[in-house]
Amino acid sequence: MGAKRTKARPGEGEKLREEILGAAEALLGETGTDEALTLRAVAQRTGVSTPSVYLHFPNRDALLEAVCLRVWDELAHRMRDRAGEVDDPMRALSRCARVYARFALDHPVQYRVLLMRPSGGSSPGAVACFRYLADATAACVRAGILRGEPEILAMGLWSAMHGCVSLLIAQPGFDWPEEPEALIDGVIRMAGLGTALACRVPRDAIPPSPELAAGLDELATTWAGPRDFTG
Amino acid sequence: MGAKRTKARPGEGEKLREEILGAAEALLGETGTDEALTLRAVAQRTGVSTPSVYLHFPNRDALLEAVCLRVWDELAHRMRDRAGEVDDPMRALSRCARVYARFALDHPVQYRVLLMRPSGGSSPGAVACFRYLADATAACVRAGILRGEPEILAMGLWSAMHGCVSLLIAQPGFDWPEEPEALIDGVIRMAGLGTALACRVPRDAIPPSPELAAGLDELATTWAGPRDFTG
DNA sequence: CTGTCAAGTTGACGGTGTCAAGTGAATGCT
DNA sequence: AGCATTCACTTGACACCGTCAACTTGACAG
Repeated sequence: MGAKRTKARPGEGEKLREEILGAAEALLGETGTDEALTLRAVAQRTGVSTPSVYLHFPNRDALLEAVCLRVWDELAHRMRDRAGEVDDPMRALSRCARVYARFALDHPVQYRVLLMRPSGGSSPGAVACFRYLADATAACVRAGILRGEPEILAMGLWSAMHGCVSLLIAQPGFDWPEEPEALIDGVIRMAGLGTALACRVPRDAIPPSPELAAGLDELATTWAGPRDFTG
Repeated sequence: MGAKRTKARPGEGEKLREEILGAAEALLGETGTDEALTLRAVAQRTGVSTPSVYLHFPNRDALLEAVCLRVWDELAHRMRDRAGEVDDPMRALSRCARVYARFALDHPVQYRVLLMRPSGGSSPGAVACFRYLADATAACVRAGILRGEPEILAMGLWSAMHGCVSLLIAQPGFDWPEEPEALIDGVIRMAGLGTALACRVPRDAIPPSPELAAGLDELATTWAGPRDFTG
């Protein structure tokens, strides 16, 4: 803390921006909460006076958003890597969903700041998250496995995954399964099977009544063969 | 603001608590954000000095939680009313889910405070929400339509519903369908059909590959008859 | 009339985000 | 070489926040 700093030469002002972002990121990582990210704390850690932060960020919220977005392209990379390993678009979609959940749980502070807060409009983090899932969904539609408007289908998938991880993050004291992956897997299966079925069923159909459960049973038998689901 | 107040007689101290809660609730409703709920604002509106709030609430967060919980039993009533109108347990479950979503969108501030924030443990609002959905799910399991551990199944449904409404609340600027009910209906269908199907399919099955899409198509035809879905 | 105790107030402390004005060194211009 | 400009940053303040210790007020009991 309080590292010495020599004033930047003219034209090198952008260096301070990076230093501030670095200090803020470290602060976030060490404390595990965004409340610790005060302008005074990040300024002191950067070795600079408090109002200097305003030279590069219009206010605290912008700094917070910028530092949280810093980790966001890791999500894109992880998704592309894991999803690219398989050909089946539906399997790729489920891998995207799993990567999404893993990412959120790995960066709970950033995820909360960007997706679980009253963002005036729509946060860039949100549109990025959605974009990846929507693309993977569109591939499934092109392959004929899913039907309908890909964006709409993807919103449903996104809702399910976001709900899952945001509850895990915001309600850590709840009586969850001991292994969060169990919940995540369940939600992925529910969402994947649900959209595949829902996009075929008439719009005003409701979930199965007893007389139709038999149809589900019959269909399930054709699924009997275990398929690897390593995501 | 600044209403006149006569000091309560001994034994009537509890009256102030109600007055504070009322003022806080009004403040929340008028401003639409919990940031406006400062101790000074609620104290002034109650016609009392700021530290008097501490006579009835240990800190600001406790007051915030208490005032947000005030609206929570409305959720219970609404669920019981709407779900009790139908016999089919699966239809009752979908009605519960719809009531849940409507309630969250009707009380976005309260919902955010109680369910989308770093609650040290698990918020009482969360366990109440889950309880209702879990009970409705258990009824479906008893009826043989759903299978497995009701609590686990309910967590998936809860995730889907919470994800849906929490995204609508936190990302109002996103490019949602013009009618939020459209998204909610879609998610309910996805979640309901998905759990009904997922609880029959082997645990390591993934969503349908092309060769299995035919099975879904065949099943969907048995669903052809439109069923009323007025929730 | 006096003592007691609950109910509520006063005044302060340390912390926060934010802004207007000032400083000081490096650079470009003549 | 010397002056003016401009960039990078600091100083000092403001208003507001949650919170606490100490004080005051008023009703009742004896």
